[in-house]
Amino acid sequence: MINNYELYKVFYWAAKTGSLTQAAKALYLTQPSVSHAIKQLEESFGITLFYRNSKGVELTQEGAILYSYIEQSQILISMAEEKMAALKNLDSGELRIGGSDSLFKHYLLPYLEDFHQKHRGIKLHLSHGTTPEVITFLKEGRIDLGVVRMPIVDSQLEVKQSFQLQDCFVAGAGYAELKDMVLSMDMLLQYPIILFSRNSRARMTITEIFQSYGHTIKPEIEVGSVDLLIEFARRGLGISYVTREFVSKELEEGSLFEIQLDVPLPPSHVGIMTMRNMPLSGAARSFMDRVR
Amino acid sequence: MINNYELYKVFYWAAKTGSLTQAAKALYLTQPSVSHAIKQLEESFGITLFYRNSKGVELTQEGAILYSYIEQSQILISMAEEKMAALKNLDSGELRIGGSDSLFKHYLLPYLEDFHQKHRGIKLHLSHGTTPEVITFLKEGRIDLGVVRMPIVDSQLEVKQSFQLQDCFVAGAGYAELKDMVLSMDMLLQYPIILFSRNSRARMTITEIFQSYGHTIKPEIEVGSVDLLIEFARRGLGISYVTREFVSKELEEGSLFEIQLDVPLPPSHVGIMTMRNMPLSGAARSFMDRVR
DNA sequence: AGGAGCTATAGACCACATCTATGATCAATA
DNA sequence: TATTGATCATAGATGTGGTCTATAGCTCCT
Repeated sequence: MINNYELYKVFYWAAKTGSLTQAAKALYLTQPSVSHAIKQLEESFGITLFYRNSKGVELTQEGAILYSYIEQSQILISMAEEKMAALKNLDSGELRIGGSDSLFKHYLLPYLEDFHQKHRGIKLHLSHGTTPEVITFLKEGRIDLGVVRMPIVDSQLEVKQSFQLQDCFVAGAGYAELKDMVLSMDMLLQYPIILFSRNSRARMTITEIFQSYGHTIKPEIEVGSVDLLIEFARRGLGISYVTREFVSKELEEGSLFEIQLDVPLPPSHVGIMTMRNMPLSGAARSFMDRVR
Repeated sequence: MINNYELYKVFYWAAKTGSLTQAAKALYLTQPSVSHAIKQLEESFGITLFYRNSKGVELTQEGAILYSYIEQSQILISMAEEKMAALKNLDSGELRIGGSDSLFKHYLLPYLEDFHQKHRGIKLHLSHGTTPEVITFLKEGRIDLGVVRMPIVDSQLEVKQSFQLQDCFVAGAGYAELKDMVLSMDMLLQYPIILFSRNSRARMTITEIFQSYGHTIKPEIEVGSVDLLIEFARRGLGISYVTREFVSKELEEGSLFEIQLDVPLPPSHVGIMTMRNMPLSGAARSFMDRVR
């Protein structure tokens, strides 16, 4: 019918202000343009929409009916534009992140707090899972970005290297005799080892490292969370393999100390994954910039 | 923000069909035009609205939010256009007519029935009142047209002359002796006269006519409706001054007969009034054409 | 009578919406 | 693995129509 919705905007303002001149001002147009626009509408409907008089214009019966629809329509568009501006400003929206519990707690938490503080209107959705689960979330579009340990090899994903983490062996007061020693792998394996039970990247990595030196690392205890890994070590149940950055508090206060090995343990990196060639939401982009 | 609402129409179809190509077909555009339109929206919002892939496009989170508003907006516009088409076709709308009871009943009724039959969707509003009341209704915009006796002199009104009516004196069986006589005014005034009580144009006219011949007509009985005027005459209570066309049934069946006077009574006309220089609704225009 | 509003009309102009043609990418074929 | 047939993106040309200026016509108010 009408192939130029701009005409409705003009109609809306003309009806709202009761004046073509006022409508023109509101729309940054000239009065003849508005007059012409209204005429086009009237001609294509075959219906007179306004009574014209020397004080301005007034809706006819039929014009009033049209207005009742168009008004709602225009209000929705205004709301849409406001919403888009809010999304752009990060005053609104949502940010969905996937990752492991420990990374959320020990690494992402300050960024999340900071981001939430800056952008109160943005809802945070955190999904925790193992690395493969997080990748699935990402591919299913259930999260905007995933935070996991590198390396990730998946052509569909784009991974940005972020923080460097250093895994290490730590023990508590019960093993104080090891504090100033430099241990070999052989020696270390004499002690009870506590490892993370789930198929985590850290677990796979340490197993491979020991294997490359001809050793097999077999844990005495397997636990299901990083917190337990720390707690068990503190209580002297064995030597835990943890990420140094996650136990910085305990190392400082002395409730744990790091075991020095005679071979280097390679550092690992935290990567932030996104879908390759998929546009990021404003919130996700902003968050990534912040974490870097 | 967006200064071309056409873009929203394009966005709506692109989102709805999930394909720029399909949207282009729906809008009778080419695919590059649609692509360009979406890009404009995205650039002016600074927000990516669609994921593009080889099967088509898919809304992003933010695009989906925009769509929730725009969809409603577009639906309202479609409804508006349908409504306008219905008003134009006279499948919908309303027709508000003002007039006197007697004109509605004895004169307009068949037209109203016919119009209602043809245009079932149009609501009829009938307001009855005296001629000055009807004029007021018209000026207040409460009716679309008024049907009253001519002449009307009012520069704001446009009056189209319609049917001609002839007022006359009628009597019932009780005055059978007058049936084949031609009476003078003097003679007529010997009999009890029944006139309409309200300040109707007919009452004023007949008073003036008698005055112009040097007589004064004073009713024995005054009644408040044309129906009573007829009924009182039938029952022999006197001679009623009525519009001939309103008693055609009684004249035919013989329950009333017309008194012949030796002076002519001037005919009167029914006029259809509208506001001068005010556009008429489609329904009103159509009705007027029908009545002519 | 004059002025200050308002809307309507006429005619000119140039931005921009749309087009055609082509490229790039992907997926499902042969 | 090459091919075909989809998709969307890009570039450049084109001409329509939205917008402008200027002016007229009208009504109301001083």
